[in-house]
Amino acid sequence: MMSYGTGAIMAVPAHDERDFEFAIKFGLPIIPVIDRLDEQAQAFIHHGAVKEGTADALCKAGISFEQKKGSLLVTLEKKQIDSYINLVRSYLLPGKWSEIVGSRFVFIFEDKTVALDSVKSDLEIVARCHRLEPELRGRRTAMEILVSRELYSDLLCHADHGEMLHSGSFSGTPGKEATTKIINWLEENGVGSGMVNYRLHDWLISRQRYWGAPIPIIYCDKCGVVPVPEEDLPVLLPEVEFIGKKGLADVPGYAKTICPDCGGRAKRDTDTMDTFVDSSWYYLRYISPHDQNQPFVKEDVDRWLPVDQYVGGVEHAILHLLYSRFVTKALHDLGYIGFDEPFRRLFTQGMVCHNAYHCPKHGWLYPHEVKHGCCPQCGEQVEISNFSMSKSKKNVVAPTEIIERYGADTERLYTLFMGPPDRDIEWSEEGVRGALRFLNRLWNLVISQAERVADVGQSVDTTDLDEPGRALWRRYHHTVKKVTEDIGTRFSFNTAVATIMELVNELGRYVQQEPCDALVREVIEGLVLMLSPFVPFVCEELWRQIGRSNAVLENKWPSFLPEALEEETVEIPVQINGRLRARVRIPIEVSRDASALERAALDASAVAERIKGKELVKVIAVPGRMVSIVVR
RNA sequence: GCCGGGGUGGCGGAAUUGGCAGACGCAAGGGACUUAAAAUCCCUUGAGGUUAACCUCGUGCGGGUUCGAGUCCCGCUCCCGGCACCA
Repeated sequence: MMSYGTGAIMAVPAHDERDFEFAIKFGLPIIPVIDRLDEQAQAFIHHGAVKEGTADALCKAGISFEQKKGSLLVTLEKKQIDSYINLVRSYLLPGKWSEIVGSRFVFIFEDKTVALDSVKSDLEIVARCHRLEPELRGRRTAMEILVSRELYSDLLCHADHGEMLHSGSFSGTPGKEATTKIINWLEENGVGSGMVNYRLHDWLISRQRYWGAPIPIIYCDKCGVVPVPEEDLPVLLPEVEFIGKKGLADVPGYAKTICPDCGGRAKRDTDTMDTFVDSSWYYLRYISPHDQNQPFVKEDVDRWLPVDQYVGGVEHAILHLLYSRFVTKALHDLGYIGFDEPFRRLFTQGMVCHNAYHCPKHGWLYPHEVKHGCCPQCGEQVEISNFSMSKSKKNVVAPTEIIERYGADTERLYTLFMGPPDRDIEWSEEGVRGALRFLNRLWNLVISQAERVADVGQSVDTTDLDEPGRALWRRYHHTVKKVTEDIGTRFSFNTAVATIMELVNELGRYVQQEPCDALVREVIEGLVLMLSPFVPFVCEELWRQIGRSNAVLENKWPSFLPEALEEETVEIPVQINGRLRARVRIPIEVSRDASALERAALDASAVAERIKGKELVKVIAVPGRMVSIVVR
């Protein structure tokens, strides 16, 4: 707080969690000044505070409430609040009070209702409550009195941007207009002014290293700082022998030049630009890479950009994206491009990690260099730790070894199957053989069916299918749906592969019975198409083996039939007192209807036995999902 | 310190909106086939319980909300990453 802004302190205790806690701790009055967006209010009626018949009266008034141990928890729409207040006042017992919280904060006393709308009313509320309930004397504000009611905890403080409340002439201003309206008022009254506060540091783009674009600036003793004229751009890096970590200042003769203004002796800037500068706009250049006259062509970048999907590692997640957005927004404001965000969607992929070995004296070691946990040069114990693979840490596992032993498709499949792509993974070779086994199984299965499938022309007629056939048919369409979603919207390649594996397993069992040729053909074709992005070589070959002459790539992605996703019957779990006690298999239409589902569950013998002789307190039937029964 | 991500079997991981925890795979054990091995196929595999159908416990720890919590809320703990000169 002390280092932020101008020294004036802003505190919004009713609409900021931290400010709320602060105000409660120090007994400062809390007055709501912004409405909730849901416009909901709640009231808790203690059972000792009202006359009999309150609940019936609420029912009659169409106000919804729950019974809680004899007390009532009332949920109010905004328009019900006034009639509710009248109702409660007429039922209030002498010497008692009640209240409403949420969209409005109102304290209801026998003779008067007091809204919590000012510090003055806060004092009045507190005084009245202290008089009626002496044990509340320690509580200093109305909000502090309310805090003790747990049921209200979510409603006392909120950060929504609804209408302004209790704010003089601003009351009723919609949240969206509030900021500008208040700034205008401050400016009109000469007591303040609007300011945009960028929470960005300056970005120092110069680097004292060789790799980077040289900064096109010349320093002349007479003319000062002079930009390199446009026709001399770009300033290219000097071609030199490897110079390691040195910069352009270490390249003899590079800096020496003449001033473009006066023709006298001058020096070039020997810094290069941070490579972040390049990566902040490369996507613009990619659109027009051959244009020699300008960095990019506006109509082309406006047609192709922004980038639909950006995939990058976490190391790019903050800085690179920040700079890219900054550059894009600047170019947009200057009118060079028609969009102001560079990337539409971001996917942050995880990194592959592996053990790295470090000798305190000799630095990073390759795993094969380490002898019995010690450095081969000095014999010191090496430190083993886990890092993302990097050449400098010598912990990279080249895929070539695996590709040689198992093939490139096995390597691909395994890498995709290892885990979700947005998480870091620890490289291990343990599961590679599983991927190979799967591909072998797939291969053998498809080849064994190739003949059967080759000449089938007609498509699947579901009325011909036996029960296992229908099951496979349903699973096939379910698989197409799931794989399509997993790949297309979730980037969940590992679960897509798992689902395909399940289909292969079921197909393997199915062909051992009396298979329907058309179905086997449909499933195999779909399998090959769905797997082709994961294991392109294997699929291309299998595609030919089943008698298709064109390339897999030239074929459409398989589609699913919605009617195939519907099962005739469905198994519904039944919980009794929160524990899973039974499963009932019922027709899908029954499971769709809450009351039919409830009846089916209660009638099931396993359920009936368990609830026999007990009082049925509550039954919750979630259509299509499950039934939960509470008994006493 | 600040910001972000995470903690689920022996392991990698699944559970998409609060609704059957552990899909799929690895490893392990048992069996079939084989002269033998490899390969392949089948079975078992969260922990415990007088081990069959059943019951209890179980998603880092402690509380809470709920008929129901891996999933939501509050508090804690541990791990990983970023924090501006590697890109």
